[in-house]
Amino acid sequence: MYTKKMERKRSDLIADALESLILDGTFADGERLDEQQLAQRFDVSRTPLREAFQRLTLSGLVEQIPRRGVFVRQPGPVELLQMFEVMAELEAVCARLAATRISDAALEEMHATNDRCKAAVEARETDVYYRENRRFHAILYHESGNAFLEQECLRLHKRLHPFRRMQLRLRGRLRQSMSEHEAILAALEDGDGTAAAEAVRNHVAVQGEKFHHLIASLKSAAE
Amino acid sequence: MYTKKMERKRSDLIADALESLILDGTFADGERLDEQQLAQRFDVSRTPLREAFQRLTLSGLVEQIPRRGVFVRQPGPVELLQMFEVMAELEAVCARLAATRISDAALEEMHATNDRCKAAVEARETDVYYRENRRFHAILYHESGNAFLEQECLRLHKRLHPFRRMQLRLRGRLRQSMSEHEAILAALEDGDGTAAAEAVRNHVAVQGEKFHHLIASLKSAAE
DNA sequence: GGTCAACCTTTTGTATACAAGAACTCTTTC
DNA sequence: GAAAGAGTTCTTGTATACAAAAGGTTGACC
Repeated sequence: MYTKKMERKRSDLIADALESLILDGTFADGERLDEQQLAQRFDVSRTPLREAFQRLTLSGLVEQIPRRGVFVRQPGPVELLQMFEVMAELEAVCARLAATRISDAALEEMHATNDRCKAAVEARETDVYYRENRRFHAILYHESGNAFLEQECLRLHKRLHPFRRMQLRLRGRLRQSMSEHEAILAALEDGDGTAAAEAVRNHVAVQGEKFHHLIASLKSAAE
Repeated sequence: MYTKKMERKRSDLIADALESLILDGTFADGERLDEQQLAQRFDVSRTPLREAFQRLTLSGLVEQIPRRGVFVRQPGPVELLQMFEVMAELEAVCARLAATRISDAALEEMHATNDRCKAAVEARETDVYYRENRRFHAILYHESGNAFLEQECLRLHKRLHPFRRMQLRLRGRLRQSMSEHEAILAALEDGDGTAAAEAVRNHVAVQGEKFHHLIASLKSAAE
């Protein structure tokens, strides 16, 4: 794994910036990203911008229509639910594989991470919560022993992050989430792959459901 | 779904061409792709080439090291096995979901496709075999009812295609594969998600194993 | 003779210039 | 008055020119 810090090029930095802007909702769905305008805004030429666009296209955040331009493509409720479903299944696979492969050190680390996570929930430190929660899942991915699976999970997890954020609004969800983490840990400690997979699938899938409810309530409130 | 034929730009065509060259093994692992040289070869400037490189980078076929260049990144045996493992799990999920959702028309289509596939095997028409086999799996993905899952499966399937090809060398593998397809169909017809998932997982996982054996035999033969 | 440093070459990254296609408008015709 | 078509303008796609950094080479010094 390359942890070596290599100077990143401007186009990569721009891609990250645009990604944040899109995920933050600064750009609405279907909105066209103007090359010239953004070039001025970032004080670069169109070249690095176009490179950034390509990265975003491959990430699925924008759609590039030849000779027309690039348009932001915010996933709708249906697509999001489908993405959560896939995330749940991928993580379930990780859990099943990890149940027999996980090291004691990693288990210990997951416990510690979850403790920090719980503390963050009580203290209402959302940033810490996110970091530790992410770490909890990242360890699970890694302990699957399948580096490719790990990468795919990290990719999707990152993509879903902004939408997971919405759950914060739901009362009591975080505390429930913590107990689900503990169920996962228990299954992993037992080396029970089936139980671990089921626990993880449930943990992630419920996020999709909660999200669904949230959308529904927002919609009815708007009408 | 966009089936609209839109004129593709040169950089896309070049990306496809390079992809084929890499997957065909024309470029060895670790080899550097020379921008100027390839620009001359394709009779374009460096600009579309660099765009193509980006696409390949995101597909995982090449690695781009800043200020150094792009290098082809052929997956090693370990990584390939991991990719097959993920493919097996993703397809298993498709099967589980499809078992309850699949339409009669789609089931019929899968039967027909499998029949054409079998005929192609007997007639040793490998091109037809590939097309029909691909179609068989594509229908399965689609009938999962999860468009995002479908896309991810198609992506990985495409990426693994050149390596699946190696199985042709294994005597009797194709006929076995056909009977596995029939087991999958039977489970789908029963609406038994668990059985369908198991059948699919086995069908794909065995490809990884076969591949593993093949690699081992090639290695020992080389020594 | 070996090692380190400066220079030179090669290659990547970015800017700008140019070409071609799409959209918009204004005009003309039915 | 509406619709169709030609011309203009704006935007994307590609080529070229320029800048900066990495690697190799040569020369000098220890």
